[in-house]
Amino acid sequence: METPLLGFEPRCPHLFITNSRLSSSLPHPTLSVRTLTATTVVKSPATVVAAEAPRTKPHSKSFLSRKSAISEIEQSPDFLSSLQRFARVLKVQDLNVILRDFGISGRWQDLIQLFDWMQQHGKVSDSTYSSCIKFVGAKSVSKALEIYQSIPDESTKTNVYICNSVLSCLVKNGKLDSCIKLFDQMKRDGLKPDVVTYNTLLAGFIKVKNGFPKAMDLVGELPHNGIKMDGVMYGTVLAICASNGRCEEAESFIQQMKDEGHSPNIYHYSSLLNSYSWKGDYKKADELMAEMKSVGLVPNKVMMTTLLKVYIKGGLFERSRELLSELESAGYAENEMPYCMLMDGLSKTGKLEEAMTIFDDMKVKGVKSDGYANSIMIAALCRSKRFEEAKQLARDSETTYEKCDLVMLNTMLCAYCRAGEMESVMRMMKKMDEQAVSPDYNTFHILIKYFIKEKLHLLAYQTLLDMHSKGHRLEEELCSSLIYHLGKVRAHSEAFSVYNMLRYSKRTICKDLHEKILHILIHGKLFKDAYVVVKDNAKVISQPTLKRFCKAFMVSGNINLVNDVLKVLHGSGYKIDQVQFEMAIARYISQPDKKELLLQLLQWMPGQGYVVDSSTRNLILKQSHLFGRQLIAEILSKHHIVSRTMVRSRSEPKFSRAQRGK
DNA sequence: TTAGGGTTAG
Repeated sequence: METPLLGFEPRCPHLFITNSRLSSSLPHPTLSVRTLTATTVVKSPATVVAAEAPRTKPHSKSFLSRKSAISEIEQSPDFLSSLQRFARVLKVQDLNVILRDFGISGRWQDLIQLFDWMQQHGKVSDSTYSSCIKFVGAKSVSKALEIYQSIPDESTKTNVYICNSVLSCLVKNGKLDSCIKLFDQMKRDGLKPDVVTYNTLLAGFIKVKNGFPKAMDLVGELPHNGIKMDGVMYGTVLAICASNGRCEEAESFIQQMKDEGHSPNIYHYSSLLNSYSWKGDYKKADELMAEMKSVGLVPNKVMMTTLLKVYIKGGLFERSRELLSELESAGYAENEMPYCMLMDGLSKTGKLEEAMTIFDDMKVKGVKSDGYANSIMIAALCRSKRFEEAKQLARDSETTYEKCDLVMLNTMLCAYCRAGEMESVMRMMKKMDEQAVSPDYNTFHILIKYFIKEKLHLLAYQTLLDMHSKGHRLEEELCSSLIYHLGKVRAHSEAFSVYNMLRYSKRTICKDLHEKILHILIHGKLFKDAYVVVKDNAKVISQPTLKRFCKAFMVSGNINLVNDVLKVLHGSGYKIDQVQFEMAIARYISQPDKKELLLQLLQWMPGQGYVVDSSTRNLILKQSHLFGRQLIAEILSKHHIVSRTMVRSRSEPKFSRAQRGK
């Protein structure tokens, strides 16, 4: 509740005094500053001054009674009954004031109740919706959307304030895609987006990976809508540049804003500086600091810390240490962040010992830590394969810090896995569960690798299924390793399921993997699945493996698919040999009810340049009474003709080569 | 008469 007051006071202290004076003149004895702030802060200063400066214009009776009704309702333990009493006095805007007060003070249930009441009594305005959606959206996006969808009037649904409120709540909840979709729909329905709308959407791209091009598309739309960028939007756009490492674009936006008469503030400069940190461009960073000082801006703690980041990324460790000392003397290093950055930078460039010195130093100085420093050192020790020390530090962290975030938990988990501490691994998993921290891609990855190492292959498989069902991308190397191990323990269909998950996650996969799974499937006698793999990937599978598949299928595969398999193999450029035809034909002969299939095969062969050899031919002739003598004779004679032309064509080139030789 | 942004660490 302090926030609005603090934000309010320094700007217009006189107003605050006026308010205090006003409070004594109000009828309600328990009226507090809290309520006053909440109610007056939403008015434009002009309104407040005009309405509340007693000397220039006394308040009307109705104004005062509405004021007191508002504060009474806000403070009533049973606000609905107070609301009933004042129902006739209060205007929609008064109810909106109460609604916002509930929102600011986190009275969510009351807010919903009030909103329902307002709807029932037909006392809603556009601002009711925009405020309500804003506050409700902070807690539940779906409820906010529900409110938006329930708006009966179509033109209200495209009110720019209401739309901005809805869009903002989607962005703040990380639902950028649905936000953009809804935005397009709103435009089709008649929304005229303004600078706030675009800025709301742009803000969604700040922390999004690869959000830069999409953000630039939006910026490109601005001129078509007659919208000019303002200082706020430049701030957003610069933050997007910075978080995507686009320093050139950031420079050009800074230039553009200067050309348009805006003066960059410390935030604009900070983003530009941050964009230099990607490549560690300390030269430009130094120039920037100089420019900033020349226009009278004083670098703050964040800016200095960002500069430190640039130096570290640029590998200037001596200067980094100096800057860290400066931060210390300026009182900007009272928490662990700058130390963390330096330790991380050092350890990632192989300077583990120097990182440890900083770490010890930090402890000696009594720098406040939330566990980040430990986490960084655990990761650093793991990188250097010093697992015992990593494990020990993880233990220390567990006892020292009660709260852990996902990254810390992952780091500790990793240390325990690498050190082979099963009990601790399980404890970490339980901890995650208890703290309701949902595992991310890294968690799954660490666990699966560990389970494989411990030969808990089926557990690894289950974990991978879990990972997949949670929508995480699957990494090929990990899957490939799991497939290999599942194959080894004869979990053939599990191996195939991993292969399929990888394959259907729409990525091109290494061709060796098709071959690998094919061997496993053949080994597991899963011929139908093997056939599917061959059908889709025959061109990238080696000839010996195809041969192995073909032989195995001819012997034990589903007889109804034998011809299909041969056709697919042939279609891929694989040359089927006599032995394989003989196997297929022998199988058909042993199963005379499949005579149609045999006839189809025999009829297909000559057209592709295949003929039966003499032993197979004899085999067929011996049993030809089963298949129709006449038909068999006709087909075999066709094979004979083809075989003669084949012999001729094989000998001809030899002959001509010999002739050319002469 | 209501909606928007911004800088730092693993």
